[in-house]
Amino acid sequence: MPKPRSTKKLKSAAMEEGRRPTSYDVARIAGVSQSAVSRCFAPNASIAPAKRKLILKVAAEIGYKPNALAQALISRRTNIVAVIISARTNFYYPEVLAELGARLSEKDFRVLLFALSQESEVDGVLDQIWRHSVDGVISAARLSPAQVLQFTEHRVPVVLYNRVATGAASVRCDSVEGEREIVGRLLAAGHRRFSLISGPADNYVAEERRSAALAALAQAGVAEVPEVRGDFTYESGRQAMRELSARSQGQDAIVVVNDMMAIGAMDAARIDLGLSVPRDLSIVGFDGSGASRLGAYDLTTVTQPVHSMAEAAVEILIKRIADFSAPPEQRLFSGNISEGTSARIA
Amino acid sequence: MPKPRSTKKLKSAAMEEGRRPTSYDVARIAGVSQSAVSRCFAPNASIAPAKRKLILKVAAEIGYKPNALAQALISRRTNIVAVIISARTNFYYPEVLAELGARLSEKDFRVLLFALSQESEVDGVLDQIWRHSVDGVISAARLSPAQVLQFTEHRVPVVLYNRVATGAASVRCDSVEGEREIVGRLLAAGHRRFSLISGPADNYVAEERRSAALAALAQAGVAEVPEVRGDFTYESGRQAMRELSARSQGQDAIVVVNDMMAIGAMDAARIDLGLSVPRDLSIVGFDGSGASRLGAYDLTTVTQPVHSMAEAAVEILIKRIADFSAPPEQRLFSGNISEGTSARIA
DNA sequence: AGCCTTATTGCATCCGAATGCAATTGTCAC
DNA sequence: GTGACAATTGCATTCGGATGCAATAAGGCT
Repeated sequence: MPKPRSTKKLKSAAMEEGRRPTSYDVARIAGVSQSAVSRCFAPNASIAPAKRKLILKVAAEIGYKPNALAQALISRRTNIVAVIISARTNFYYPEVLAELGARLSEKDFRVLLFALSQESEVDGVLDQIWRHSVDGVISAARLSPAQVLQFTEHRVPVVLYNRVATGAASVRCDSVEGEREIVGRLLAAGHRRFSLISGPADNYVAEERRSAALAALAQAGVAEVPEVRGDFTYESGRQAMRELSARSQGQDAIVVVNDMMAIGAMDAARIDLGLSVPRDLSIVGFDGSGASRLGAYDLTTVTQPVHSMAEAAVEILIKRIADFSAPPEQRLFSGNISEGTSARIA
Repeated sequence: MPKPRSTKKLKSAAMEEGRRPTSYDVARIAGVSQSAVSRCFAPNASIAPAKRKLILKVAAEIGYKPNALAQALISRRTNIVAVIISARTNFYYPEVLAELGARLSEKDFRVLLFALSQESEVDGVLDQIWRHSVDGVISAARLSPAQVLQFTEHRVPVVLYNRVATGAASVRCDSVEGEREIVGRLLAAGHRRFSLISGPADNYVAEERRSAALAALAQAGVAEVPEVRGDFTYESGRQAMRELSARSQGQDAIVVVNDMMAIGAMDAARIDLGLSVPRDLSIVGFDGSGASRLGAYDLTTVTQPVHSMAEAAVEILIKRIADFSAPPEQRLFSGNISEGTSARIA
């Protein structure tokens, strides 16, 4: 074995040119083959302990780090997961994103983020995702069955977050149960004159919550339910509340399909309409976002178990990355009612 | 030129195996060389229009998309920017992140996201960033001079967001000016008994705002300023306000170094202490985060021009990616005072 | 027709790490 | 000392696309 030559001089070989050192640089300096260097960084490779130590020492000295691109190209594993989030839809997405990111990096995966400002951007985003050969996709934005199928055909696992599609794994919070329960509690507390602030008609989650709430009310004999649609934003909730109040009097409970709009509705009730919440009017939301826990609102809402959901999403995804033949699980989580002070509930 | 053979049959060559089609697949089917295919996707390459059309047609048919990994490996350009965000520090980071992401994708760059939950994670994150050969870095987390230097040595441009470091470009909101101005307005409105809710001592932005506020007060002859440090969270602001009130009576203005804590302080004042804001007490924040605009708070604060700042950060970064010898600009933006109703200001 | 220019094209090589395979070295038992 | 076997090691190739260079084809002009 040729003696390792003086580090000092050779170090500059790569450095002078501003290039990052490669495994060849390490190999040359350590007097071994490139393969040996590569094997030092592989988990189960066969390499003599002494040589390994030497190589690692040289690598550390010249600051060698394996090039993830080259590794990915040959090994067909990027260790990157694409996360698609639709800002409009998922207004508490920062919390979801933070959880997903944390769980993924624990498992040694990186996040390639795609934040849609419009659903129409999804095509371009998927194109990019393809080009980057990600190992998996977590999407909190709507994907068409065809889009899901395309991933499946190419063995790229997809986990939907609060969405569904046949053939794709998903993690969701049970909107139906959540709405039924919170509406039930409002009914039990004696409310009878309900209004609904719902979301965009093309939004899956919003529609699910909407119909669950209406169904629960209908079952209790409450058929007339004035409704205004918002777009999940604070402003739209506030506006919706004003419209509702102009349209019909004497409401005593407002069911809102997400927290941001519920908070807007509370402000409309208190500030714009001079009502007292919850004395004159009970308002409930859905999500359990950070804003719902602010003291001035203290919203009564259905809190999604974001932590568990993100954990499950990542777990399912990773399981399928490791073994694509694992069945696409569809996991449903129950929301928890957070009893705030924005509603009188039983 | 050999006639292009029937598409149908050859298409399956790549497909059957579940592989994504490569430029070789396209080349074979179209009856041209791999180089020709590659040149179809390069902007200034020389290729006959007719051939180009044929190749693009075949590519579309079999769903060929260039492999970003291979492109990056050979061209030394990934079109990926690492975005480092420190969740603790930057509590309105979702807004910043959304802006950065939108601006970057407009320019055809992808975001590799690193959300730190602790500053100590920064080393591991930088390691990953190196391995992935990103084209540039935008960091809203603190980087040591050595870390910045390392990027500079390898010609990877870095833009700091609301941070500074010699040798690195940066985009910041002028805390000094902002605090001076908002404190000035409080003084002008007649406030004299100030308290301060500041941030972690090791946080650059927090300290800058803190000392700017104290300096402005000292200059006006207000020397005694009770102070409690928080950690940027709502809860810590609320707690800080309670402590301040227990410690000293008769305060009429609370200067808070960020919005989240200011909102917490408002809730403490109103809910926990039964004070009226702004009649009994003026409270001002800093950031102009979404929460500050909620009706129940309507915080008087210094709003950072997030949109312009993100735009500038991306612009500076891209300029330096294109030409690393461009000087690292340091751009300073003025905040705008948002006159809410949480403070009496002149 | 003959010569020169310019536009296309393909060949061969490169980027940087992983890995099957064969060669080499070392270890151990007999 | 020798054969058997295991542990190391290096060689050569692979992943998929970009690109310099030489070869070829096409077009223009006298």
